[in-house]
Amino acid sequence: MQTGSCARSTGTRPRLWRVTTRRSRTAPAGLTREGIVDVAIRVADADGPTAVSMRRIAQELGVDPMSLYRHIGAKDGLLDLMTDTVVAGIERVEPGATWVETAREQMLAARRTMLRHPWTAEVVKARPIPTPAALRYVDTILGILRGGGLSLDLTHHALHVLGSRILGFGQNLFDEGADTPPEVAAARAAGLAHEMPWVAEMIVGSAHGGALGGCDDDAEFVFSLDLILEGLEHRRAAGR
Amino acid sequence: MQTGSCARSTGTRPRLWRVTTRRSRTAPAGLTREGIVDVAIRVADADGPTAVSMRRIAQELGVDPMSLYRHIGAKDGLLDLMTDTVVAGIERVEPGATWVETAREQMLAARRTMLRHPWTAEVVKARPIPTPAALRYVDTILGILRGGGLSLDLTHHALHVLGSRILGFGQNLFDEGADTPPEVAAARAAGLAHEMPWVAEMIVGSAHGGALGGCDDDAEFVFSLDLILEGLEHRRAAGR
DNA sequence: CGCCGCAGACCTACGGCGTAGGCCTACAGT
DNA sequence: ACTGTAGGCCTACGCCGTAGGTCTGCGGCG
Repeated sequence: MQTGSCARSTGTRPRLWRVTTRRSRTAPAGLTREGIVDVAIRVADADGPTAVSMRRIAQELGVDPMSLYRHIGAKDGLLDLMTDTVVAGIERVEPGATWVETAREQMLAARRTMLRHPWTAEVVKARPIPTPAALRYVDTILGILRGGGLSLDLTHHALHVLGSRILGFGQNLFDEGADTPPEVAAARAAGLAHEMPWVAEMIVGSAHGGALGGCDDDAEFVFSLDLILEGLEHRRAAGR
Repeated sequence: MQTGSCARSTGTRPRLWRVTTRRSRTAPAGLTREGIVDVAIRVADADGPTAVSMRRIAQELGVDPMSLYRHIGAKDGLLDLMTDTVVAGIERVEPGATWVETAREQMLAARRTMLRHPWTAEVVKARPIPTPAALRYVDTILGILRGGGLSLDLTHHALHVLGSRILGFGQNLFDEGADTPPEVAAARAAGLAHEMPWVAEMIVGSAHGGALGGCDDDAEFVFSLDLILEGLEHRRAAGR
C-alpha cells in the first residue's frame, strides 16, 4: 500500500499533463472541471485508481491541492466525474438482425471502452449510486432487451445476470422500489421519461410491486445461477 | 470519506471484543494471530471493511497498534487472513442427484457464508492472488464440474462465467499458465496434487497450452456473454 | 475615478492512515 | 547469574482528505 519511503520516488515522476511549476500567486491557473477530470483519468490510466489523490493531481497540474475544491465537490465527486466521463464515451451500436446480436455488440463496445480504462469497473462498484451517464447507458441496454420482446421482469433478471458483464452497475439500481411510495416513484419516473424511457418504465414496474415486486437478491442470485448452470449443461450434453 | 470532525464520534463506540483499557507496560496482552483476525472480522462485519485499520483494531483490543505487527505481516496480510478465515468456513455439501444440483447447493452454501460477511467479496476482489482456503474452495467447485463430466476447457470457461457468482475469485487464477515454463507448472502441480487435485489438473492443462491455451480474457468474456444471452432468449421464447 | 464584492487561487492545520526503527521488560535456556 | 529473545510499547515520517481562513485581481457600479 502506501509506504513513506517508496512513495518518495513518485516525486521524480514526469508530469502527465501541465509542465508549469507552481505559479506565482497572482496568475490565474485556468483550472476547469473538465481539465481536472481529464488529468485524473490520465493518472488513473497510468498508475491505477489508488494513485488518484487530490495532492497528486494538483501536483500534476502545478496547482495547490485546495484549489481543486473550487471546481469539484470532493474526492468522491471527482471519482464520479471520472467514471461518468468514461461511461459517456461508450459508443452506441446500430440495431442488428436480432436483439441478441444487438445486445452482444453493445456490450462488446462497452468492453472496448473499459479495456482502455481498466480502473473504471472497480471505481464504479465502489460508488453507491450510478452516475447520469451510467443510467443513460443502462437505458440503452434496457431498450435493447425490451425492444427484443423480453418481458419486464425477464429484463429485470437480465440486468442482474449481465450486471458485471456489462460494467458492474445495474446490480442494486432499483432498491428504492421496495420502500419508495409509488406516487414518488411515478413522479420521478415522469421526470425521467423523456431522456430515459426504459429506466422510467422499470422504476414504475419496480414500485407497484407487480410482476417483479421490489428486488429479491436471493431470487436474482438463484435465477442467474440456474441460467448459467443450464447453459453449461447444454454445452456438456452437446459434447463440449 | 474520512472527515476529522465526524471521525471524532467513533471514539465513544463500544468495544467489540476486549474491554480492558490500555494495559500496564509489563503485563503480556496475550495477543494471537487468531484473536486479531477475529476482531478484525468483527469490525468489518459491524462497520465495513474500510473501518478495519491497524489503529482501530488495536484500540478494540486495548493494545498499541504496532504490537499487531508481531503477529501479522502487514495490513494486506491481515486482510488476506480475514478472507481466508471466512472462506474456510464455507460448508461443503453432499453430492446431489446431478452435478448441476451439487454445484447449485455448493454455491448457495457459499452465498450463505458471504451474506454473513458482506465485505468479503469486495476485499477478495481487491487482493491480487487467492488465499489457500480460496484455492481449496475452488478445488471443490472444480471437482464438482469435472466429476459431472464437463471437459477441461468447458470447466475452465465455467469458472469464468460463474466467477462473481461464486465469490469473485477464479477470474485470473491461472494467468501464469501462459508464460510459466511447463516443467515449473508441472512441478508446482505435483506439489498441489494431494490436497488440490483438480486445481493441479487445471494448472497443467493451462500450462501446456493444449485444449485451453492460456487464458484469453476476450474469449472468456464472449463465451460468458453468449451463454447468458442464449439462456435469456430461451426463456423469452418460452414465454417468460 | 473610487469603491466594493466576489471568483479563484493559496495556505495552515487537523485528525486520520500504514509502518520503519528503536526501546523496554520479562522470561526461558544455559 | 547471564544472556538472548519474544512480545509488548513509543516516536516519528510521509502520506491522505478537507475545514476554515486569506490574499489578489477584476468587473460592475455609483
